[in-house]
Amino acid sequence: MHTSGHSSEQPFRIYTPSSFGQAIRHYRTQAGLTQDELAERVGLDRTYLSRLESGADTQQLRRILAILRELGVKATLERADW
Amino acid sequence: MHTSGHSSEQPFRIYTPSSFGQAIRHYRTQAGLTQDELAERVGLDRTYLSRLESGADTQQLRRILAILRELGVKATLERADW
DNA sequence: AGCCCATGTCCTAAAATCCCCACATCGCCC
DNA sequence: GGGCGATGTGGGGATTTTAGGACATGGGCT
Repeated sequence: MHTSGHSSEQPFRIYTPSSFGQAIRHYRTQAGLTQDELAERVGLDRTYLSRLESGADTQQLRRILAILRELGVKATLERADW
Repeated sequence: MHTSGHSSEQPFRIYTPSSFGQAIRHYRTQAGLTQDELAERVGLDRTYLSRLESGADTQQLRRILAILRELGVKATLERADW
Protein backbone atom coordinates (compact mmCIF):
# COMPACT_ATOMS: atom_id res chain seq x y z
CA MET A 1 0.00 0.00 0.00
CA HIS A 2 2.79 2.41 -0.52
CA THR A 3 3.33 4.07 2.77
CA SER A 4 5.08 6.99 1.21
CA GLY A 5 3.27 8.78 -1.53
CA HIS A 6 6.52 8.35 -3.37
CA SER A 7 6.00 11.21 -5.73
CA SER A 8 9.74 10.99 -6.31
CA GLU A 9 10.69 14.38 -7.55
CA GLN A 10 14.10 15.45 -6.58
CA PRO A 11 14.58 18.60 -4.57
CA PHE A 12 16.15 21.75 -5.92
CA ARG A 13 19.43 22.66 -4.41
CA ILE A 14 19.70 26.43 -4.05
CA TYR A 15 23.11 27.94 -4.33
CA THR A 16 22.70 30.90 -6.63
CA PRO A 17 20.03 33.49 -7.24
CA SER A 18 19.55 31.82 -10.56
CA SER A 19 18.91 28.37 -9.16
CA PHE A 20 16.41 29.90 -6.81
CA GLY A 21 14.58 31.52 -9.68
CA GLN A 22 14.53 28.34 -11.69
CA ALA A 23 13.00 26.45 -8.81
CA ILE A 24 10.27 29.00 -8.34
CA ARG A 25 9.48 28.92 -12.00
CA HIS A 26 9.39 25.17 -11.99
CA TYR A 27 6.88 24.97 -9.18
CA ARG A 28 4.79 27.80 -10.53
CA THR A 29 4.37 26.30 -13.97
CA GLN A 30 3.82 22.90 -12.46
CA ALA A 31 1.03 24.42 -10.46
CA GLY A 32 -0.45 25.71 -13.68
CA LEU A 33 -0.22 29.35 -12.68
CA THR A 34 0.84 32.38 -14.66
CA GLN A 35 3.09 35.00 -13.14
CA ASP A 36 0.07 37.26 -13.01
CA GLU A 37 -1.95 34.77 -11.05
CA LEU A 38 0.74 33.92 -8.57
CA ALA A 39 1.66 37.56 -8.12
CA GLU A 40 -1.89 38.47 -7.32
CA ARG A 41 -2.37 35.59 -4.92
CA VAL A 42 0.58 36.62 -2.81
CA GLY A 43 0.13 40.33 -3.33
CA LEU A 44 3.21 41.02 -5.37
CA ASP A 45 4.00 42.78 -8.57
CA ARG A 46 4.30 40.63 -11.65
CA THR A 47 7.50 42.24 -12.83
CA TYR A 48 9.08 41.42 -9.52
CA LEU A 49 8.21 37.77 -10.00
CA SER A 50 9.56 37.84 -13.50
CA ARG A 51 12.84 39.20 -12.33
CA LEU A 52 13.00 36.78 -9.47
CA GLU A 53 12.48 33.81 -11.76
CA SER A 54 15.08 35.16 -14.12
CA GLY A 55 17.54 34.90 -11.29
CA ALA A 56 17.81 38.56 -10.38
CA ASP A 57 21.07 38.85 -8.56
CA THR A 58 20.30 40.99 -5.55
CA GLN A 59 22.71 41.66 -2.76
CA GLN A 60 20.22 40.38 -0.25
CA LEU A 61 20.17 36.97 -1.81
CA ARG A 62 23.92 37.01 -2.18
CA ARG A 63 24.30 37.82 1.48
CA ILE A 64 22.29 34.95 2.77
CA LEU A 65 23.78 32.52 0.29
CA ALA A 66 27.22 33.65 1.40
CA ILE A 67 26.28 32.96 5.00
CA LEU A 68 25.02 29.50 4.18
CA ARG A 69 28.09 28.73 2.13
CA GLU A 70 30.39 29.83 4.89
CA LEU A 71 28.56 27.66 7.38
CA GLY A 72 28.49 24.66 5.09
CA VAL A 73 24.73 24.59 4.98
CA LYS A 74 22.73 23.57 1.97
CA ALA A 75 19.32 24.95 1.13
CA THR A 76 16.79 22.93 -0.78
CA LEU A 77 13.31 23.42 -2.10
CA GLU A 78 10.93 20.59 -2.69
CA ARG A 79 7.27 19.86 -2.99
CA ALA A 80 5.61 19.81 0.36
CA ASP A 81 3.19 17.22 -1.04
CA TRP A 82 1.38 16.48 2.14
CA MET B 1 32.63 0.93 4.16
CA HIS B 2 29.88 3.30 5.07
CA THR B 3 28.77 4.67 1.78
CA SER B 4 26.82 7.49 3.35
CA GLY B 5 28.44 9.47 6.07
CA HIS B 6 25.13 9.19 7.86
CA SER B 7 25.71 12.10 10.17
CA SER B 8 21.97 12.04 10.82
CA GLU B 9 21.10 15.51 11.89
CA GLN B 10 17.66 16.50 10.96
CA PRO B 11 17.15 19.41 8.60
CA PHE B 12 15.57 22.69 9.59
CA ARG B 13 12.28 23.40 7.99
CA ILE B 14 12.01 27.09 7.18
CA TYR B 15 8.60 28.64 7.29
CA THR B 16 9.03 31.86 9.19
CA PRO B 17 11.72 34.51 9.47
CA SER B 18 12.21 33.26 13.00
CA SER B 19 12.84 29.65 12.01
CA PHE B 20 15.33 30.89 9.49
CA GLY B 21 17.17 32.86 12.12
CA GLN B 22 17.24 29.96 14.52
CA ALA B 23 18.74 27.73 11.89
CA ILE B 24 21.48 30.20 11.10
CA ARG B 25 22.30 30.57 14.76
CA HIS B 26 22.35 26.84 15.19
CA TYR B 27 24.85 26.30 12.43
CA ARG B 28 26.97 29.26 13.42
CA THR B 29 27.37 28.20 17.02
CA GLN B 30 27.91 24.62 15.94
CA ALA B 31 30.71 25.89 13.76
CA GLY B 32 32.19 27.56 16.80
CA LEU B 33 31.98 31.03 15.35
CA THR B 34 30.98 34.29 16.94
CA GLN B 35 28.73 36.71 15.14
CA ASP B 36 31.74 38.94 14.71
CA GLU B 37 33.77 36.23 13.07
CA LEU B 38 31.06 35.09 10.72
CA ALA B 39 30.16 38.64 9.84
CA GLU B 40 33.71 39.42 8.92
CA ARG B 41 34.18 36.27 6.89
CA VAL B 42 31.25 37.05 4.69
CA GLY B 43 31.72 40.77 4.74
CA LEU B 44 28.61 41.72 6.64
CA ASP B 45 27.78 43.84 9.61
CA ARG B 46 27.52 42.08 12.93
CA THR B 47 24.33 43.79 13.95
CA TYR B 48 22.74 42.61 10.77
CA LEU B 49 23.58 39.05 11.67
CA SER B 50 22.30 39.53 15.17
CA ARG B 51 18.97 40.78 13.92
CA LEU B 52 18.78 38.06 11.33
CA GLU B 53 19.29 35.37 13.91
CA SER B 54 16.71 36.99 16.12
CA GLY B 55 14.21 36.41 13.35
CA ALA B 56 14.00 39.90 11.96
CA ASP B 57 10.76 40.00 10.08
CA THR B 58 11.66 41.58 6.77
CA GLN B 59 9.29 42.05 3.89
CA GLN B 60 11.67 40.28 1.61
CA LEU B 61 11.63 37.10 3.63
CA ARG B 62 7.91 37.33 4.00
CA ARG B 63 7.48 37.65 0.26
CA ILE B 64 9.58 34.63 -0.50
CA LEU B 65 7.93 32.52 2.15
CA ALA B 66 4.52 33.57 0.88
CA ILE B 67 5.43 32.44 -2.60
CA LEU B 68 6.67 29.08 -1.38
CA ARG B 69 3.59 28.58 0.74
CA GLU B 70 1.31 29.38 -2.14
CA LEU B 71 3.14 26.92 -4.34
CA GLY B 72 3.20 24.21 -1.72
CA VAL B 73 6.96 24.15 -1.58
CA LYS B 74 8.96 23.52 1.53
CA ALA B 75 12.36 25.00 2.20
CA THR B 76 14.90 23.24 4.33
CA LEU B 77 18.39 23.92 5.58
CA GLU B 78 20.80 21.17 6.50
CA ARG B 79 24.45 20.47 6.85
CA ALA B 80 26.08 20.05 3.52
CA ASP B 81 28.47 17.57 5.13
CA TRP B 82 30.18 16.48 1.97
C1' DA C 1 -1.43 38.54 -41.19
C1' DG C 2 -3.75 39.72 -36.91
C1' DC C 3 -4.97 38.89 -32.19
C1' DC C 4 -4.21 37.27 -27.60
C1' DC C 5 -1.72 35.83 -23.72
C1' DA C 6 2.44 35.36 -21.09
C1' DT C 7 6.67 37.16 -20.22
C1' DG C 8 10.93 40.22 -20.40
C1' DT C 9 12.77 44.71 -19.64
C1' DC C 10 13.38 49.76 -18.93
C1' DC C 11 12.22 53.65 -16.04
C1' DT C 12 11.23 56.43 -11.79
C1' DA C 13 9.32 57.34 -7.29
C1' DA C 14 8.66 55.34 -3.06
C1' DA C 15 9.73 52.15 0.38
C1' DA C 16 12.55 48.86 2.78
C1' DT C 17 17.04 47.47 4.05
C1' DC C 18 21.67 47.62 5.67
C1' DC C 19 25.80 49.72 7.50
C1' DC C 20 27.76 51.97 11.27
C1' DC C 21 27.74 54.14 15.27
C1' DA C 22 26.57 54.10 20.29
C1' DC C 23 25.14 52.05 24.42
C1' DA C 24 23.00 48.35 27.36
C1' DT C 25 22.99 43.66 29.06
C1' DC C 26 24.64 39.31 30.42
C1' DG C 27 28.11 35.67 31.77
C1' DC C 28 32.25 34.46 33.16
C1' DC C 29 36.68 34.87 35.13
C1' DC C 30 40.13 37.19 38.03
C1' DG D 1 33.69 44.60 42.17
C1' DG D 2 35.92 45.30 37.74
C1' DG D 3 37.02 43.93 33.13
C1' DC D 4 36.10 41.52 29.01
C1' DG D 5 33.90 39.05 25.25
C1' DA D 6 29.53 38.21 22.99
C1' DT D 7 25.17 39.75 21.87
C1' DG D 8 20.85 42.81 21.71
C1' DT D 9 18.99 47.10 20.27
C1' DG D 10 18.22 51.96 18.96
C1' DG D 11 18.74 55.63 15.44
C1' DG D 12 20.14 57.98 11.17
C1' DG D 13 21.47 58.23 6.67
C1' DA D 14 23.06 56.09 2.49
C1' DT D 15 22.12 52.36 -0.42
C1' DT D 16 19.22 48.87 -2.44
C1' DT D 17 15.03 47.07 -3.69
C1' DT D 18 10.22 47.06 -5.10
C1' DA D 19 5.90 48.73 -7.29
C1' DG D 20 3.77 50.15 -11.19
C1' DG D 21 3.46 51.66 -15.65
C1' DA D 22 4.79 51.37 -20.47
C1' DC D 23 6.40 48.97 -24.24
C1' DA D 24 8.67 45.07 -26.82
C1' DT D 25 8.92 40.19 -27.82
C1' DG D 26 7.35 35.67 -28.86
C1' DG D 27 4.12 31.73 -29.41
C1' DG D 28 -0.03 29.83 -30.56
C1' DC D 29 -4.19 30.00 -32.81
C1' DT D 30 -7.66 31.28 -36.39
